Amino acid sequence: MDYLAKTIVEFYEKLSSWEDAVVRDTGLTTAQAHTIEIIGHSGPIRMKDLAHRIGVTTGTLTVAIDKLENKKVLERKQCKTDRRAYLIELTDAGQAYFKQHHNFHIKMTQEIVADLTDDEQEIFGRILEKMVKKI
Amino acid sequence: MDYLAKTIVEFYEKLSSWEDAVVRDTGLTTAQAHTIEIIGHSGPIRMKDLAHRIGVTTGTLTVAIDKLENKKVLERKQCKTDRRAYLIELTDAGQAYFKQHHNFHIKMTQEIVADLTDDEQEIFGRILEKMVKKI
DNA sequence: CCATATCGTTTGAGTTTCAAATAATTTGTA
DNA sequence: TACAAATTATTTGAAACTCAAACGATATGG
Repeated sequence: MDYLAKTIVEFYEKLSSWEDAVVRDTGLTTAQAHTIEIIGHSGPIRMKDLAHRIGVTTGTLTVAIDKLENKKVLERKQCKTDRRAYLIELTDAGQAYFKQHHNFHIKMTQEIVADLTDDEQEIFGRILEKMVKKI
Repeated sequence: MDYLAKTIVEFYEKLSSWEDAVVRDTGLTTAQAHTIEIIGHSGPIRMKDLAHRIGVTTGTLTVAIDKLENKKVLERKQCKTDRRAYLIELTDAGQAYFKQHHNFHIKMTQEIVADLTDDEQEIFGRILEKMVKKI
């Protein structure tokens, strides 16, 4: 178990630094990339919900969204059913960034499993899925 | 490949939030816990090397180490072969924190693989190891 | 209609970060 | 040896990020 734990931690850290290196090249911070990824997956989302998903206060998010809006990767749209609230949406540029980042994940996955046999890939995927559901 | 990529990302995110939640309860930030973990694994290490491992400048690290030294989890010791340099070492309290965190990783691993058969665990470990080496 | 709750922003203080300047020491070279 | 250049860590000043609390605008429920 000790060795397996060590391997999992190593796996995690390597993914982490890989991701960091790639994101840094795009001119966004990892936090900003993460924000775009969440919106990309969720679709239009309120400040409050987004803040909760990211794990920051709404005050913090206001500033963060200001910056991303300046960078033209997302925009605030008035929520039609609640005039206090905004829906945060990705712009075309934001969508493009999201897709590019998604492609990176695909490519990363390909590289990671390149040395595995088809059987191993299948088994690995199945086990990982089982574990993710468990967590 | 698409689905496997998604599963890997999910796995990563779940580990990440699990780790965050646990670390937050200890009164240290995730960055501080990460610093302790690196030193715990590396043993006494120079500011410059530690900064490189963490991915910050030495100026940033100076401040960070000041705080951790105040918290008595590590200390600066003069390097005997180079009087410009320090070796950063964990104190007993720092070692205890490191061990506690290591135990968390073990426990986390146990929970993660609990639903797998012995065979699956073995296969998973072997595949993961292969991948880590590849990355 | 009005008290209360909710949504997002602003504010003020503290933290974190970096690049650049600095002091101490080591290294390389003549 | 002597001394210029490089290296190690710290300090400094500015910018970015964070939170809790206060705030204005709007919604909700009696």
